[in-house]
Amino acid sequence: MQLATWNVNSLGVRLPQVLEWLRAHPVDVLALQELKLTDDKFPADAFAAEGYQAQWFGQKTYNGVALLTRTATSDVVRNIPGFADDMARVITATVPDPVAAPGSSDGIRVIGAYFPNGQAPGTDKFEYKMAWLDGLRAWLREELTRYPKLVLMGDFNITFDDLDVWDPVGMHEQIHCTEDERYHLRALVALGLADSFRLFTQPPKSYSWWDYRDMGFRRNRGLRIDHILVSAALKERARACQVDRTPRKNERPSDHAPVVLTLDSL
DNA sequence: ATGACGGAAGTTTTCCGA
Repeated sequence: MQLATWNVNSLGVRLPQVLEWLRAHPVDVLALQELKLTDDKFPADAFAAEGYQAQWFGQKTYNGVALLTRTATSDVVRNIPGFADDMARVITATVPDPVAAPGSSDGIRVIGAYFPNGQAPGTDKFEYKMAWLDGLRAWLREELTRYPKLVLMGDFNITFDDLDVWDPVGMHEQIHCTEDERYHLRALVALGLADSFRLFTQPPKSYSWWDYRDMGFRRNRGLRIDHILVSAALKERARACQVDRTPRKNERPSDHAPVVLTLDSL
């Protein structure tokens, strides 16, 4: 079983690349972020033609998230219960666990999230990011008791540590790299979630985002800010986690690359 | 270098992202 996350920076622009990628990588679940379109513009038919069902949560101009799945989902939730938010940032659904008994209600809870950017420490947007992270964690604490098999994936807009940063000195305490933000990632881990990427040996200087400017990708000046976190029950089933850099080489790429998790399905 | 690129809105420029 494979699950993936990809910030596409406008699904309207990137739809052909997403369809192409799905044909080459027929994952079971793909979480999309930054749709940048309203719900009425979501290309559900194009995904259905590729064999994917979809749940989506869009808005005009900014944000917007979706879950594409091979199987039907249940118990879909939009945004963070208990945290009032104008922005479409989170979509959650339960997918069947191929390992569980047929007809079992013991599914995998999948959360696709587009964390706030935060702009810079000291700004209102940074304060919003901190409040959003508080709200996310409070909800996740409960969600994990309901769903022991849980995946939290998306564009976190936070690096775990300096290994995730191409220029740790230059970016020290800059947005995505502050201790305040990293504290929140560690707090998610403390809830019982693991960074699946670091369960495995990875190529040095592995990133998931590169600035469009200044040939960021060609010079591998990037950040690892797209993550797939798994609960303990799924951690033991994790078999691989990789960044797929190839779509970043497309002619009009997203600035993010997909991250793919492979789970043992026995 | 409050820059560089790219997308959206919408109109020739601004906001935002990371």
